[in-house]
Amino acid sequence: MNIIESIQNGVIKGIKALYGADIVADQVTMNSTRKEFEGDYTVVAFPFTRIARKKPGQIAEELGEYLVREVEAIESYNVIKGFLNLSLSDAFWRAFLGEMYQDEAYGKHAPNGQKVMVEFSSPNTNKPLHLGHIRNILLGWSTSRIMEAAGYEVFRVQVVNDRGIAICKSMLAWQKYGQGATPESAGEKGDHFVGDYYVLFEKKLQEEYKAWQQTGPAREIFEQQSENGQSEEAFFKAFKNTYFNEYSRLGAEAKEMLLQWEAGKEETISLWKQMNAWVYQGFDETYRRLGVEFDKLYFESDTYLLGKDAIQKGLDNGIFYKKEDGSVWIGLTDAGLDHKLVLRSDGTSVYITQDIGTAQKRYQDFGVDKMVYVVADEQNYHFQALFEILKRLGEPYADGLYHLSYGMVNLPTGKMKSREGTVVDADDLIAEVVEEARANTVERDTISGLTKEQQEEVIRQIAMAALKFFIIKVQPRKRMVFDPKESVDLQGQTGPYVQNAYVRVQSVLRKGGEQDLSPAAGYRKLEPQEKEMLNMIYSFPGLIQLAAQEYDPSGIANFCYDLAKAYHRFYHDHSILNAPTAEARAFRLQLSRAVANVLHQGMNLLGIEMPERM
RNA sequence: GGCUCCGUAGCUUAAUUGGAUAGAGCACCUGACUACGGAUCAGGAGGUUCCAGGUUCGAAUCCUGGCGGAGUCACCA
Repeated sequence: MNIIESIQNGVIKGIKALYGADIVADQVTMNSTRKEFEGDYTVVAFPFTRIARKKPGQIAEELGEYLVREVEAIESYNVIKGFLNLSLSDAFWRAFLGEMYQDEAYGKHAPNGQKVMVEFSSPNTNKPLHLGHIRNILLGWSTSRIMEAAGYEVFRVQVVNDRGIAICKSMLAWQKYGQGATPESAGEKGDHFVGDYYVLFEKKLQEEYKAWQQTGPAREIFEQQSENGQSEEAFFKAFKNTYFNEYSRLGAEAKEMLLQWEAGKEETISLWKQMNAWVYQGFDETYRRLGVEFDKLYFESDTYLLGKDAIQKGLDNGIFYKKEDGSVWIGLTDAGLDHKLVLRSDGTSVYITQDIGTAQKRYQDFGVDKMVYVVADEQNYHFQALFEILKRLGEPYADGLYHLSYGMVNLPTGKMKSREGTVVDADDLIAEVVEEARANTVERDTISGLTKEQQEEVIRQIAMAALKFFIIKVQPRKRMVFDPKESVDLQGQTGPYVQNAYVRVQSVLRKGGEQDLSPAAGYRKLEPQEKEMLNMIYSFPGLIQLAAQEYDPSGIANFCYDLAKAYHRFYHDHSILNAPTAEARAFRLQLSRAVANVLHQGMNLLGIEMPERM
């Protein structure tokens, strides 16, 4: 039993003994004592006033006295305004530290027998990854690590949107203008290479469209269809989709290509395979740089026809209904949603059809209890509908579905817009933070003793820590403003700040770590700062559990920062290797190792590596 | 317009899920040990937690009503 439960139990017994009332653990409000007061844990006495019919201060006094008597680890107490502050004995903290400081699995929970699938990234294959994907990937990765640490067996997957009109545009542009070029011949990463043809297609289409706008038929359409006072520019902007679908030669060719793909025409398929292969090489490279990997990839080209059986089954059960035109719908108004189309009148499927089928397939593949979808918040409604439908279909995993929704990433200048060229490319961004880290490292000249390769590795670790921490520390649901200048900061509330605390410990240990640390058992009178850190470390396992429950890694990031900060302060205020006594020295070495250990674990859950020197 | 989410210092954000004097970082100003790594530490200044009510011993947090922003309401994905 941990100390928090012990205290809660103590309070429950105390209330019974002192006032004869029965309460449950939930009614005991408890938290770590704020650092401006003396104590380790605080029990709030206000809720008991009704039960005890006494003033909170008096209750706190009586309860404090009881707890000191009955709970071994509690040594003393003080009461301030109805808050009962409890101090644990030095012996308790010493024992705790001695037990955990070299336990590298500290904080991890035993397997809970449950399986969870986390889907993240899920890119389109017509262009490279950008900043939005980075947030998605980091959230997905860290959440999956946290769930692992919380005891789940985790499967990481992505759905690759490898088919459709978008990739056909790239294919067509390459076919028409590429002259057989390859990423190798162009000296370019495959995903960028293919993305360039997508952009080229859009450019050619725009040229074609502009020219068309001057022709007689276009003038006529404008005259007839434009609304009163609508400018020519505004009209044609709105008309673009229609133009693409009904008038454009390039549009017709792209659509023709999609039809050929669906018909399985050999030449088209092989071109499609070639272009996608290039893209995957590029993606793999970016994933490698980000340090993430997947257990399985689902390709939309395999799954886009799934789900129709489920629709039929739902029709038979009366969950769905058919309109006269043959389209199939589900009414979700009683769940606060709307009516939703699940099958077109021509019998083809829509996005949600495919998602239903894919969910079922995943369950067949892995038998998971939970599925987490990391997808931006613009799809909130879609997932509400999807989950509701799966529930009505009676899927066994329906209660374990979770949409990890996150806010879109904006720049200080506003939204990212591909048309305006303001999209922050993932590879460019990574290169930028690496450059920044390199410049700083060279200036400090702290690792020039390492080999060139080792130096590069450290620089990469620092850079990625800056970028990842900057993104993960923000709660997922908040939309975030990403200032590239701040993301490469290496000081203050940043990843490198946390790394630095770890590096400091390593430095101390190199100079005096191999000694016998058993004298730590004789250390008396712990410093408040020492207790503060131990208290934080003590809370770490619970924090992992909470982060897993809430699907929110930001708390872990903030915890790591707080712990690093506490250590930096302690390091400044107290000597470790030159501590006043051998006991203090041994204790502080243990504590340093404990802090480093927990920082390493915590950052690792976020996908952030810790260098030994920096 | 309906629904959902967000609104905290100039900027980026936290607050143990209803607890004590709202805590950090950046930027700005001032300092720090002849010592274990200065990517550090300390101090200063900066707040009507969007506004108005309500519930409560206690509200940034919950409820109601506004204001502002974002997203979504396709036989698109």
